[in-house]
Amino acid sequence: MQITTERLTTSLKSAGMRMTPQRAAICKALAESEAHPTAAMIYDELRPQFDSLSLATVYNTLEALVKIGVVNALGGAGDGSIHYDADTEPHVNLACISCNKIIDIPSSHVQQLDDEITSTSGYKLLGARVLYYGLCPECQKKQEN
Amino acid sequence: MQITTERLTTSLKSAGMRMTPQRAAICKALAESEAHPTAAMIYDELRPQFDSLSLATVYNTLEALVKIGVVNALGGAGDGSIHYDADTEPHVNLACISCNKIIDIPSSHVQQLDDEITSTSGYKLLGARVLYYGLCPECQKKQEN
DNA sequence: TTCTAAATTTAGAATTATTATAAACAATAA
DNA sequence: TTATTGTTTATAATAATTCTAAATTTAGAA
Repeated sequence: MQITTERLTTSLKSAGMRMTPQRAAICKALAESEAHPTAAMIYDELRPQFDSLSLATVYNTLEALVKIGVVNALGGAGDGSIHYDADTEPHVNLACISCNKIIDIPSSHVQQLDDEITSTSGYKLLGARVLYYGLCPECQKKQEN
Repeated sequence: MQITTERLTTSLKSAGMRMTPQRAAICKALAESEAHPTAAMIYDELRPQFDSLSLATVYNTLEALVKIGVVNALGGAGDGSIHYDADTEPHVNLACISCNKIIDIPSSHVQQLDDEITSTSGYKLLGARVLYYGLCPECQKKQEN
């Protein structure tokens, strides 16, 4: 599914938050990224456009999006930092513990799993993550040398 | 599946590492815990027995177990810390973002998912985690007040 | 048992991601 | 305009984890 910037910005607005140039840019960067970026990655990407941007603003905006439920916070990619994912549909993340990239891979079973947990857990569910980790083909080759 | 202390200690030995009282105690604490403990939790549990135990030793031992592949490192439980799980069979973790407890729940689909990813990813897989997060029944009640 | 070399533990310092704080700034509404 | 509230910013504080170097322990040989 294609994630739109508008989905994120309208979510913030309907949660009673004002739209600012910084927040709009953070939503856009996140929605258009394939890289499951960290706060620092978004900050670095936007810094050229917003000379005075603060990391705190990036964290605050991401935290708000997570709280609303339109963004998932993904830990455990091998680096010590949180990656953000604007795709909240059930899907599988595949992380390389060497280069720390995270990609999505399609799965025909993950939706059934999601239905099962949703109906049986007894929790008020706020999000999920399915993460597999290992060495990507490129890093496997590098390691052989 | 029941996790045995021996599985962890023999793994360390066959990886060429020496067995020490500290390492044995860390393996035992992890194997016998239901709580998906953090390094700090293991440290606190063992401190009474090992007066001079260092957190660095706990981290080193856990890191070795993760590298060998007999323990999984689970991030993203809502606190900022890594939880460790000696059960490496595919299963679902359910985390409460309020009290930060992690429990296992049974699932009839997670094994199929695991087979699918293992055969299609192209990665050299080292571990996996399936995490759902939300509010446990107790914390839901507390939040209503 | 004693000796030796290598591995391990330890205490504390360093690092790093994230959160908190308070002052400056911007936007909204009366 | 003015008051009010929300937001951004720079910086300080916090906390989990890793690093470092010295002291200790281990396994095995003598």
